[in-house]
Amino acid sequence: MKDNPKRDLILQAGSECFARFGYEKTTLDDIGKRAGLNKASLYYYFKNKEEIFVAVILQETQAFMADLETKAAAYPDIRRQIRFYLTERIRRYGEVIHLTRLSLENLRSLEPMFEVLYRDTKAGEIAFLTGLLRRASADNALAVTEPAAALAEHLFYLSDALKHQTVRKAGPFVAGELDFNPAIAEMEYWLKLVLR
Amino acid sequence: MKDNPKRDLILQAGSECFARFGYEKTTLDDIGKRAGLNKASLYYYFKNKEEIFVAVILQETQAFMADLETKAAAYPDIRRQIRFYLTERIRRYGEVIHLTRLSLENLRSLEPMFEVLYRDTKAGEIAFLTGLLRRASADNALAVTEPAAALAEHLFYLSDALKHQTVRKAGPFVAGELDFNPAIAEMEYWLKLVLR
DNA sequence: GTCTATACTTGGATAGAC
DNA sequence: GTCTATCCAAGTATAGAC
Repeated sequence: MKDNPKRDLILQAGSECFARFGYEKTTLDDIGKRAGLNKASLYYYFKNKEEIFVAVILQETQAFMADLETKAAAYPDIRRQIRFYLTERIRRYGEVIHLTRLSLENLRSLEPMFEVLYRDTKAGEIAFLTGLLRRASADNALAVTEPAAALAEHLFYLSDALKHQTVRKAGPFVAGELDFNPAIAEMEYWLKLVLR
Repeated sequence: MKDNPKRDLILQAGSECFARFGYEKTTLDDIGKRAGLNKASLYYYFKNKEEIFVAVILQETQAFMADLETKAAAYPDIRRQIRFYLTERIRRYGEVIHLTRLSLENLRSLEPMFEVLYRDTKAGEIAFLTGLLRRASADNALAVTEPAAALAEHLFYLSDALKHQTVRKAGPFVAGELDFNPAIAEMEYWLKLVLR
């Protein structure tokens, strides 16, 4: 966010460790050593381990979203752009969980902090999706008459709900093997009803 | 080794954990839970965490060697069989270190226990290599006049020395990124001098 | 054989010196 | 800002009940 090179160094170190060891297996010493700092110094920049993790995920999610918008825009068909965008963001959620090997227990305990991340990225996502829907509307590709902004909210809400439903339906076991394909299939089903 | 199903269960659990988390990041609780035992019970079957690790590596090395002998035998050319066998066992060593993410510090501390493993597998390896060299000699593929058994000892010794040299040359940093290709290239260079 | 209880070590986090 | 010292919880390892 701000121009803070030391903080960015910690985030970089954290990113590498979390991807390599997973959230639970990464120690503050791992991150500190990689960033060339005593582990106690990390607390000057972050409140705790969770906050480092969420900051890492936030940074990567923003990069992912920017990339996703570019990739979606590359499709010639506006319907495909919308479909791609809304399903890929579900897949991405699964990837983050898999990569950082979050247990469901841990995932649930981190949920409140993910809410912060969610608020920070939501506005940008809705804006992009609204733009896509406006274009779809101009191309007469929408099967519903709702304003683009309102429809964007609905689709975004749906995409998030399906995403979280996968976690909720899972038993109290490991989260590394969650299957997000049913959620993606559901997303595509509802999209077919909205797009002409 | 012996017919001990509970012990094998622990080794299986250990193998999965070490491959997934690496040696240092694996806890006895991880292994115990996976094997359906209290972590204290592991001490009935093994002296400590290191011994579990070495037993896992021993088991996998034996399986790897059996597989390697089969694969080497599949090559039509006896020179290629010998070359394949002697270079692949160096590559395998690198793979074990990479997979279990041993730090050099840890690797060096485990070295004494690896010596035990080494003695247990050495005789079988030398025997197999001696057989290959006898065939090479019969096919007039050897450029040296030494007896096959003696040459096998030399080549085996060389292969091991090159393998360890890679670790020794590395600085005091992580071992996950060790490059064994120079060692393999050296092995191939010396082999060319021995094989016609 | 497997467990509970416990000693000792390492990881997460805070307080305070510089 | 960064470090040392320190607290408490979790991990390694042992002792001993059953």
